[in-house]
Amino acid sequence: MRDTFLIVDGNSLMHRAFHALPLMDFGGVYTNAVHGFLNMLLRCIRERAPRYVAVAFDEHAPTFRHTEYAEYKAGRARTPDELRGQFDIIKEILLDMGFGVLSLTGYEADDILGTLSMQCAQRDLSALLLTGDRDALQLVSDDVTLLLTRKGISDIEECTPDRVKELWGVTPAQITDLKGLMGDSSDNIPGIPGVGEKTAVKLLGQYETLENVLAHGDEIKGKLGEKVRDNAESARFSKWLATIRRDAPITVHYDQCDANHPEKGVKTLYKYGLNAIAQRLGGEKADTPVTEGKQHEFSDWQEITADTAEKLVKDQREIAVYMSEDTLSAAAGNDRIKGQLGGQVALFDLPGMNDGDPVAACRNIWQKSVITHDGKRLLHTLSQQGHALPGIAFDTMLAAYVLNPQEKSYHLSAFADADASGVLSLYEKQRADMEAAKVSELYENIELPLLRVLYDMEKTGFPVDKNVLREIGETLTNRENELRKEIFALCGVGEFNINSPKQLGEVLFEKLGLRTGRKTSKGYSTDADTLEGLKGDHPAIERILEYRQVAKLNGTYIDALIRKTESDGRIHTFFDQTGTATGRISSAEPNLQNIPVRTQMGREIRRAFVASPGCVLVDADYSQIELRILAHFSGDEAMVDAFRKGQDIHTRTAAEVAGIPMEEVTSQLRANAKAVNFGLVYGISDFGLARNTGMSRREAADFIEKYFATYPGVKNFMSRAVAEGYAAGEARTVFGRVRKLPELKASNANVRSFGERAAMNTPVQGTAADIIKLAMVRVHEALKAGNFKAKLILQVHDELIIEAPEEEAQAVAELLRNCMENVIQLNVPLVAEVKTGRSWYETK
DNA sequence: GTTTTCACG
DNA sequence: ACGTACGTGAAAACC
Repeated sequence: MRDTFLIVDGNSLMHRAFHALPLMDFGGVYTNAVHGFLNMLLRCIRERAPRYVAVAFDEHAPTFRHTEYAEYKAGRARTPDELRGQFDIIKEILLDMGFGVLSLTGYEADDILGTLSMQCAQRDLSALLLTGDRDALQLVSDDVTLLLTRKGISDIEECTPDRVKELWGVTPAQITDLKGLMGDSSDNIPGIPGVGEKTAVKLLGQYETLENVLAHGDEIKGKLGEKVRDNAESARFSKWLATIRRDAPITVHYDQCDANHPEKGVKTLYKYGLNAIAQRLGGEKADTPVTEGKQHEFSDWQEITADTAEKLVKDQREIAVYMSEDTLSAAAGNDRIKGQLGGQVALFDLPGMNDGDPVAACRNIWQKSVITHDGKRLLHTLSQQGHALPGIAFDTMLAAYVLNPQEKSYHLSAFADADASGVLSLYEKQRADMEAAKVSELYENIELPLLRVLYDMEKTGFPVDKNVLREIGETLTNRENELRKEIFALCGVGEFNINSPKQLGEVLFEKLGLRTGRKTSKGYSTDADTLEGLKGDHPAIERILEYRQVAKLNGTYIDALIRKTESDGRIHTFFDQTGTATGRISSAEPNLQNIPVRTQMGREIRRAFVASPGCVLVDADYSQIELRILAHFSGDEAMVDAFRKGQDIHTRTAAEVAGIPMEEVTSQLRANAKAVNFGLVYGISDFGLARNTGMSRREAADFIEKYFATYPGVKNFMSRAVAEGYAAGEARTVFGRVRKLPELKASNANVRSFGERAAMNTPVQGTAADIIKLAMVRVHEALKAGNFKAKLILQVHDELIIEAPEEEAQAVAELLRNCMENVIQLNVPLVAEVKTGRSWYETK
């Protein structure tokens, strides 16, 4: 294994640490950035085990301000006073720790990173760059890996050449060409006006380099070609600006860049009040044996082999495991687990993921039950490394969510020390807390079992036909271009960016003088509602609406879905089990819960969601589940009666409110009733109803009043929900899921109203979420018990999709309906409608 | 990073 | 008097 040289952009990380952490001082000297930076750096060293480490800092020449280059950089904010003094402190500490500290007059830190990463290759070292500056992506190569901090400095993303390609669609070497073409507003790099990321990537795909693009400028057709030819100089200059220098005249003294004795800086750390860091380093130096007891320092941990692991775990029933939550971990030479015996439980800290086999020693341990934080992620990692999967006995992340679904973060560090003993102590506390909060059953019966269901669904994925997506994409792109031309022609004010609300607003309301609608904080709203109202006033409006729709579909779905289709031909979404305040799960990267369906054009996209050969999709959705829950909660006679008789609830509502027979209900009347029914679930207001139906506010208020007269039970439920919200400070679902409602204590009436609507909505939406979650657990069990090959692949709030071999389809459809309808007995029946088809489009 | 818009239930 | 439907995630523009 080659040695690693960790090269750090000190300026970038100090700035980020400074902004990420609250101001903190020691005897009047600010140290927050120093603190954050050191934690970050030391963690990185611990986890990546480099042999050498150096930190680079900017050093500007006084005359530098007058250069062309400096004028561009001048747009950047200057260093705040509270931060400036911290640079000397950090340099002193780093030097005392034995790390390299590098700077060179006239060069920026990233130039030093660029230069050193080149030198590494010549000395057969692998370079690891740590920075928050995305510009450094251009330095990535097979020998140079980039660790990019995100969200301040708490998260790290590892960037390899493949990853860069994935992110930008170009190779690392082409990043500067890309910037030359598209520019970079954050760095004041102009690029070529009108050339964005997509165009730039396309051009580079064709011509490789910026120089080559410019050389073939006359081959490029239309407006684009014109722009390229007119702005060639700007492009060359932009590329030069974006290029990190690799020729800084700097020599590294490797013996002064020793990564392995940071404890030499302990004295200096105490001097600046950085006691926690000092203690941790002091401990690491000591050679203490494994001890039993409650307090365990990280230093007590031992690397373990299969032998010692077995001894540790021998009589243990349970094992606490913590796997670090960022991607920097399985570094060269550091891909080993650490373990200790803590009272009754064996503890294991696992590094992250990637290649190698960090858990090889755990071969036998996985027969045990595991207590961990974010078990779904652990299962994915183990699976990627070819291990059999353990049972997850307890997940502190899910427990934290059940205790409070509105935490800002569910990282372990938000609740406990980020190691296995932290997991263990959190687990002890949460068991009691969940009992006290009466959410243990919800946790035991729904959330924890669901973890494994969601893991399997993510792992399985949804098959996708990329060709269908490409075809639709082509159609959409053509239509988009057609519409763009028409819009420019109809508006007659030249070209502008239709996607920019600002520019569109200027054209419509200033140049064309159309009536303005709602205001936003910046200007006048141009949303679909507003434009809808202007339809008759100008022929461009209809086109703009269609353009928006087409551009949305093309931009949000087509490209993203093609990109997210993995090599198995399937899309593997991530289900966030701790993401919502009501108990729903959410889906991301990509979001498969908002695939278009409401318009024909959008719905076409579902043709690309297909079952694999020999299989079909079995799709079931709950009919009116939220209104049924409302009927259950309220016990309202008329509503309960409607559902028991299987009537169309919106038609019945319309009939009752208007006092006419159901046969005489017009489609407009039904639509209004439907809007009211929806509104009820959201915590109704006349304003909101009017907005959604086109009724006047007065009419809406009348409708609501009549509604409540017809359904007094519903009205009663609403007031009861609000009253209970005030009394208990929380809202609960049928299954006991709880959401705190601090908004009800607010002095601001708007905030309070929001709290009241949440008090009405949460029990309904939350109960629906509980019900389908429990149904998922049952379906998963039933499929397994029946030895079916069929698998659950998607949940969309009230809808479940299974991919089943054709011969299983009928049985699975029946099983699915049964599980969904019989999850719980409410005082109205639950109804699930099942459909089968080759594609998602066909199941509707 | 925040705002605006819009896709879904 | 005041601003509004509930719950999400993603892309693009803008600052």
